[in-house]
Amino acid sequence: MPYLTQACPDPEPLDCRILTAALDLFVEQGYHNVSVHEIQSRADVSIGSIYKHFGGKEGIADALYTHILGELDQLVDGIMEQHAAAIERCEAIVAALFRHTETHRNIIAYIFHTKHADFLPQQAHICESSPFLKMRAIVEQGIQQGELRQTDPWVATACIFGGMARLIQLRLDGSIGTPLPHYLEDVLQALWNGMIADKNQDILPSAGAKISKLRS
Amino acid sequence: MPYLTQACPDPEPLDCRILTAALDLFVEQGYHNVSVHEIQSRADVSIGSIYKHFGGKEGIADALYTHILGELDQLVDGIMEQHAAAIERCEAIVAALFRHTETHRNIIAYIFHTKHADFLPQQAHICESSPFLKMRAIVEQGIQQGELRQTDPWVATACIFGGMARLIQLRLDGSIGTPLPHYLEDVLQALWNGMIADKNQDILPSAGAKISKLRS
DNA sequence: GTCTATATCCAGATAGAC
DNA sequence: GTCTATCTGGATATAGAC
Repeated sequence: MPYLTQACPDPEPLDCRILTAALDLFVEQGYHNVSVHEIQSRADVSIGSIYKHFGGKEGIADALYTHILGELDQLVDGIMEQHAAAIERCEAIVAALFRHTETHRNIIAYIFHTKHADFLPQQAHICESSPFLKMRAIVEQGIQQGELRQTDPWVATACIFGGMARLIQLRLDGSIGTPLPHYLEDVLQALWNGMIADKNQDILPSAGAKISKLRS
Repeated sequence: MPYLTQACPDPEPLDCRILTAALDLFVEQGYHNVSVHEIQSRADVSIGSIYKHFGGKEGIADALYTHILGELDQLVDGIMEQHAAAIERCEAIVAALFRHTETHRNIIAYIFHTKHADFLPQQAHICESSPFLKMRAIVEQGIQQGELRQTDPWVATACIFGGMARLIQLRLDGSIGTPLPHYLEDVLQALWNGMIADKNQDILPSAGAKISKLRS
């Protein structure tokens, strides 16, 4: 099986070259704008090998999808072993994905920034995949144990990881020039304490009155 | 110009039929999996008319994109006229988009659930479009006036609208069966007050102690 | 197992009649 | 301005030599 996050052995095996070349091309140009010939020439292998190993373009996309979801699953498992509290687990997940966005850009882009249903119709939707189910389970448990606010689990999960996902998208698009880990503290504070300005912050009196009225 | 959110006049003009048919097909199957012939037969017009009016498939996608962004822009403008405070404006936007997701499903899906860069490379990215710039401006102003927490505007905007966007995606995918407006209150509470359980809520003492430690 | 050359298909686009 | 029939390019996929 190919290694994407880890370094590939030397000499790099053929199927690993194919997968990394395809990953880069899919992310750069979009699945439908990439031909098998492009993958072939960038990976420096022949068409025959591609069809022999993966059965075609869709087979490559499928192998990539499965493999990356597996790695993400391992990541979440590792975090669940290291942390017990839901809050800590969520923080560790956000931190890890922010770091991954910088170090393994295309892997994150392929998972978070791609419409898989358009070319892998037989695959279950990503929200139903193992790592994402685990994230929701973490949140659900946090709610049950009183650690997180009593709320619909869908809403809670969307709110906790939605901001993160959005920032990752903006970073991948190039709209944000700063590496994401820089924003980690800000994001977590907004998550747990909300977006309304603290009373002890230096704010205009008029705005403060307005806000108090709104919160009541 | 075609009307997508409003009812089309009767008899429905030809270009309106083409656009609505294309919108439905693009959302259902993905842009690249739709042929001009499919659009043609669903809209019940000839190929010639399509090329005459829009110059091809990409022209249709482009017209849809521009038109829908324009409608979204009007929506945001209307909200900015009705509300002065940033918090109220954000709440109104979330509420409106939740409602639109139920009543104009495919329009929301085309804007929020589609990778436009894959087939409209010349278009600016959606985050740079007028309505989205206005949303960030609203947040930025709220921060400057002390209404919202002092934070990087990118982070603030992502956190405020990220949860909303995620829920819209889940609803469009069919993962969530309940109409989104039902979750509005929950989402807004998580947004402004954060996700940590209130102290006066009924929580386990052990969890409470753990959380206090985490917040310090 | 790997490569080259080739076949097949279908999408996007056009030309010209009405 | 609208339609029908046709063309062309390029993509996926295969067959067969090494």
